[in-house]
Amino acid sequence: MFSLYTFFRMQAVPGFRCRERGERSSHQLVPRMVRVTGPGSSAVGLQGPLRASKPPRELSVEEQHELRRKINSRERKRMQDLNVAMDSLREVMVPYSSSPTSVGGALQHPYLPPGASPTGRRLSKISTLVLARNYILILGSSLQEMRRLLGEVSIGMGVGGTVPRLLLAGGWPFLTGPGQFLLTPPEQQLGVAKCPLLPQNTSPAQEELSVWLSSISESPGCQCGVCRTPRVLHVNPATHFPK
DNA sequence: TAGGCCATCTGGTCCT
DNA sequence: AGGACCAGATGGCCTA
Repeated sequence: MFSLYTFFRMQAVPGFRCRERGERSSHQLVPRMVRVTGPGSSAVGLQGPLRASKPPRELSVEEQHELRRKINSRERKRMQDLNVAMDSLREVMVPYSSSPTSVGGALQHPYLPPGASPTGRRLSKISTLVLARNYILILGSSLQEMRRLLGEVSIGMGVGGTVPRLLLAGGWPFLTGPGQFLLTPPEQQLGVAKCPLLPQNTSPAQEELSVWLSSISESPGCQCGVCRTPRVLHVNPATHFPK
């Protein structure tokens, strides 16, 4: 049953999909009427030409349509840009999600959330984001493990030993596949980074190394191979999500 | 056919 | 005022 109130709660809704996805002709902007149901739709009221409450300025129907077109176009552009960014993220992530391992008899991709299997289909947005997060966490863990091993190696080599700076020269570890990483890209020869922050003519002991590592972690400006090593801090990474 | 994923429209809010 | 961002709503496409 329609009361006058529900009648004026009629609103224009989208959903004109009579053409290819993403393609709409201008006539599709003509709103159609549908009933607003329930309190969940409180965010929406009268839209389009029927909107009656507090118009900031009197607009003709044509002006309102034009304004709507502009706003819709901006929003479409925004979402398309977001999708472009998502695609570029997929390009990075997909290679690392394509080597499943057998977990309990079932194939599981190491960086994918359980249940998400890249079977040739495009990664969904949510899978891409979860995959990226896991990937980043794994990279962070790898980096911390590298630093720990580095400390042990420097101790093992003694005070007069050579500091394995080469191990530090690559910045991020290069992953050649899930669970495998190189310290530098294969085509790049290792070399001691020319870094003003790098200790010169010394063979630091572990404490010195630790101090040095922490100092380079906090030095913002230098772009040398060492200092490009990003700080990875994920002490009990917070898993709360706003909203 | 149900459910997942997605694109789009839309109004509200915040920021510049 | 206008733009960016967000969330709700809707309908289309695809797959199990």
